[in-house]
Amino acid sequence: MALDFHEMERKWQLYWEKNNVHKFDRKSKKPVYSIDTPPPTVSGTMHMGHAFAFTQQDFIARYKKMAGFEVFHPFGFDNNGLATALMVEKKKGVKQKNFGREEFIKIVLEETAEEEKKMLAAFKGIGLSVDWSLLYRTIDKPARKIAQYSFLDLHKQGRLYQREAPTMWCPSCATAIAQAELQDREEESSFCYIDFETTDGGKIGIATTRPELMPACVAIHVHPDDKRYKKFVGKEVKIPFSGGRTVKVFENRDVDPEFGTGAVYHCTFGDLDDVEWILETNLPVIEIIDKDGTFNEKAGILQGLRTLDARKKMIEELKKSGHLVKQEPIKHVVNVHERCKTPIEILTSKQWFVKYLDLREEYIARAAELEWVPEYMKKRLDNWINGLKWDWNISRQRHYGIPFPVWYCKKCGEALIAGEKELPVDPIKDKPKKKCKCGSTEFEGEKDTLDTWFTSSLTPQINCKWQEDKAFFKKMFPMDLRPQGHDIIALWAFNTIVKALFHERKLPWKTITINGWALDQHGKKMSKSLGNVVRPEEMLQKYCADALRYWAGLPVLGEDVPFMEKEMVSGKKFITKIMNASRFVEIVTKGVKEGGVDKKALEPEDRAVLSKLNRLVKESTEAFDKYEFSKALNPVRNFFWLEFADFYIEEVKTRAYNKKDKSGKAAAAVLQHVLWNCLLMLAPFLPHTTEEIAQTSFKKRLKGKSIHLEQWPKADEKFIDEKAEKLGESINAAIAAMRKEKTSAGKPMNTEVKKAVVFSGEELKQGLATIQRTMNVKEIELKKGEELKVELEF
RNA sequence: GGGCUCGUGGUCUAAUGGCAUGACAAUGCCCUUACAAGGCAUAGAUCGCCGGUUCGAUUCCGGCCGGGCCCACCA
Repeated sequence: MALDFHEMERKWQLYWEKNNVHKFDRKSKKPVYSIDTPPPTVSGTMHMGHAFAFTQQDFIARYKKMAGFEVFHPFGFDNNGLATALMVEKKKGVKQKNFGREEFIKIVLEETAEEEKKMLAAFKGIGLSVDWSLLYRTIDKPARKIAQYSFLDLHKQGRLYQREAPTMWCPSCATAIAQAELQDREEESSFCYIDFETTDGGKIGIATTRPELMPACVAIHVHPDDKRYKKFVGKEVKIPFSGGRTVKVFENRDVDPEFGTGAVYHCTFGDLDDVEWILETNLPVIEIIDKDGTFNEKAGILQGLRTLDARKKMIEELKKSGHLVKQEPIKHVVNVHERCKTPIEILTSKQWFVKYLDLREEYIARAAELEWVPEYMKKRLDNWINGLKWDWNISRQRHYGIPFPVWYCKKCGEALIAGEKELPVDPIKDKPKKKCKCGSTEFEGEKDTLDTWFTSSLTPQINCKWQEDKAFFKKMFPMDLRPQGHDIIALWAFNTIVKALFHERKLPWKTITINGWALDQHGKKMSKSLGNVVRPEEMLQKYCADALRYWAGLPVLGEDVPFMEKEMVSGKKFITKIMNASRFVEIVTKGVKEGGVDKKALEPEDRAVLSKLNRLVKESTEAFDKYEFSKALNPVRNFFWLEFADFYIEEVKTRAYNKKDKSGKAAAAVLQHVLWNCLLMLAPFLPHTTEEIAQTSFKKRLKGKSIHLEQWPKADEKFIDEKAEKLGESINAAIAAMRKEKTSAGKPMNTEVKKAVVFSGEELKQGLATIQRTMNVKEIELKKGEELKVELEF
């Protein structure tokens, strides 16, 4: 049947929205099931991973709805962050430093709105059961208010502090970043061996990949057990190109005597170790890099350059002066900023921090109370928490973002925090309502903005209208489910848990499901640089949304899955099969009164299929309750295709064509019953296809406006009958054997068989009539046989 | 380097202490009154490698190899 799947799917998407099928009813008496969905970053298009993860979360949402819950399934956009601003900078070819704050924000907001529209259409296109009226954005007023309120509350609890401290800094984005925003990148670099002279005429050699930090060198470290350097300990070493400074040689157990020369030159700040060493040794800090990434006046001959040029220049100068002994190529890992891939620097600046390292053990203990699906993902969080070294730096030196609700007194410098009633506040535009402690009324607003994770860690609070609607919050918090990817356990899951514990002393949800990634067909990560990105829109265009959803329903939750186009083909074929089988059922049952199955009129094939169906319902329900949706989809698919379509339908065709007698009516009733229940169980996976069939063939059965408002089927134990299934198996086996015979004889399946002899066990006697009908056999005989065998006479 | 995870016909996958599912691809036959976007059939796997427990291991245990993700990294 030629059917335009795209048109069909669009039709139902619009229908659901128009008829409020997925609308959350706050007043409903049903128990609530709420989902804290991941707000995708507005910085590009919907990618395969999105389609994969959101579809998986949608299976759960749709199932819960059918299982009797009032489902709260919102959708949000994360558009307050650096990623969004960088996307706009790139798209428009601009940089924030060339604009005033307000102007820049305006540009970003305009562009974001445009991108959002595209993304929204894409997400709607995969048929999510989202209540779109709940759409939120992390830059909108409610989110701003909640983020700032969170700041106030943390401040009240003494969880915030401001400190001038060495911080990981992105010289390209010109902002501080957090530990979680780091990424590794392996780089080819040059390992420089440099000889220093001691003040008493000796020579000590060091090796470094960062010679440009020479002017910031504050010490030399050697291992205390290293005999080669024992004599240098405590001596003064002359540092070239640093205005004749000398530094001391220290003993330090962190030094690896095997690496390089075994002597390390220590600069402020080359890497994270340097920061620790500075704190231990109480050495001076010499900062030679400015916030915009250029070397300053303390860098002497390197002033005005940026890191890479400075490195080149320093190497040249060291060569000329004879300090450079040799250079060798080296591969090493550098920390880069995940957003722009620029190697980070460590600079001292004034930043706001959330104090949270002290409660690491509590986080681990509380997080263990959550239901983790799959369970093993919890370890990733533990791992992360145990490795935490820094408090959470929440200051970003960016124009675009949620502002800190903070002013500083121009006279005494004291920070003044906004009052609850003033929120949301923009301290640049708005004036504080209070005086400073010192009596001054002159203030300057905080120019920094909050880290985007400071806000996105509050999605449960945003969804539950924290501080906005107290009754609603009480009803909804904590939420039931957080579905998210394993890549952001350390970021999103962790920060959300921390925030909920700080603010509410409660976990933010009951369950957390972790979905895997969509990889390319060879199991590699999809990335632009590898050129292996498959766009979901393309696949939707080529196949259809339900086919894509079918693919997302196959794997086990949490596993990474290679994207295979053939799964799309397979899904589409399945959909076609369902449509065709449904059409058959509709045709043969036309005019038959809908109703219960008459148990007395059942034939062996009916009893077998009903038994299997009811077992399947049980199995599928149990799987869904454990979030094992693939174990709900696969068995239904196999039952539908391999049992129902391949055998049952064929077995009852002749009965069903004759609707007048009891047996024919029973067949029609069973056909309808089995198909309808399969549709219900497939509805979470293939919402469009099942809706189409429900609306065309089962209109009378629909209690509400959509199949998605129907009750999930309940298994009826009365029908589960092992004996009936066994007989059914034997019947099917005999039919399969006859098909094989017909095939090898080159005959069509409907060819009349004059006589058939079946060698099998006694019990098959009750199934002979079914076999006869199905295979068009005139005369049939059962002979005793150990192994099943058939002989046909045409 | 540490943690977690995966490793089953050509490809992807299911289950399981005792005959290893199914899909896709391949091959052959069939226009059969739901379906050629289909049906039927055929062939194809020493279940990554090595060792242990066991009457018996693909399954449990240990080691190794390989893929993936996260974390830490040597200046």
